Amino acid sequence: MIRITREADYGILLMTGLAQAEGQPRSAAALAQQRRLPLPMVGKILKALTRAGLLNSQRGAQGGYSLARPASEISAADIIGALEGPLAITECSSERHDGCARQDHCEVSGHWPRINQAIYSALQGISLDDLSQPNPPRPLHFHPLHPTGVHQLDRPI
Amino acid sequence: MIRITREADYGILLMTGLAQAEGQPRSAAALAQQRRLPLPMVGKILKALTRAGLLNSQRGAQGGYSLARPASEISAADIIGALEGPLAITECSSERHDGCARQDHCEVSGHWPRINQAIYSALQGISLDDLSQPNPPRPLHFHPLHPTGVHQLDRPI
DNA sequence: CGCAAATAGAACTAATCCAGTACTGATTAG
DNA sequence: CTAATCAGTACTGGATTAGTTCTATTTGCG
Repeated sequence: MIRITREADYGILLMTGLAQAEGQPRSAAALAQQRRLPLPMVGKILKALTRAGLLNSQRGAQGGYSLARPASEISAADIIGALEGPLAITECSSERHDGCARQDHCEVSGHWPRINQAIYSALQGISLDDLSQPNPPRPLHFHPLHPTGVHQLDRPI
Repeated sequence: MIRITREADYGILLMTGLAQAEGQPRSAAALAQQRRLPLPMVGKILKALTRAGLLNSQRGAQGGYSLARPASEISAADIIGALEGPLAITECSSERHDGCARQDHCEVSGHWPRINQAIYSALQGISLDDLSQPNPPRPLHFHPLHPTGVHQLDRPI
């Protein structure tokens, strides 16, 4: 499967929590409790989101976090990118390509960027607002409709 | 970043190699040498792709692997899915949801499938044929144009 | 027939990476 | 001034990945 870290997973949860709070700052502790997530982890993630400019933080008593801009202007790509670094799928496509020993033989140089681009666009098209709708029409267990007889494992990797 | 394993990375390399061979079977050793990849790894990956139905294999002397269907009918999603299991981003979205302890609080249930769907569609739209074109217009170092002052790390995660 | 070339499959290991924790410091409301 | 809250860094146990090794099986060819 394509994998993102749990940080990004939690990050989306926390962001939707903040989206529902509409402007009012909420403390890390409150969010952790609401989402039943481990507090230290939540703190860490919120800090990262703040550093990335997606959240405003207010220190001190009565402080907390709030969205830096409207939920409709924050995309899934923003959140995931903030927590996992720039969106890029392989080393080869994200690092300076100069060092790639296989450069001459792999001829790939061109297509990972294309795949990244496709995924990035897909994630950009999903706003935090969308994600905050409590119950979208849900195809709950999404199974790729492998059009070709690809063997379907029944567990994730 | 969104991450796929090196297996999938190599898998795409090998598939493009086979796409160029147009029907003629090629041995694991030949492909490994062409792409400068470790042979045992190549063997492992080709076996997996065969099991998934994307390749045909011919044992014995003069044997090798060949595409099971035309390159235009194999998508990036097929290849990645074959090597990494069904496309799914988080445990939560790929496992039986019954066991999810946070089910009641997270309200996420709906949106990972949506994100998965978006990514899956993106990958489905890219065929092996596309990937085999030697030099597509390449935005080589794809940098998300973080529209908002998102901090841009200069290394992948 | 029998050898050599090839794939099939499973088991194993070392290294890397992630999730989560702990601790110390800085800021601010009351 | 003190308690609440965010900021930042360092550390650890466990999981996952990358890659190897070994054995079995199949098949073309002399």
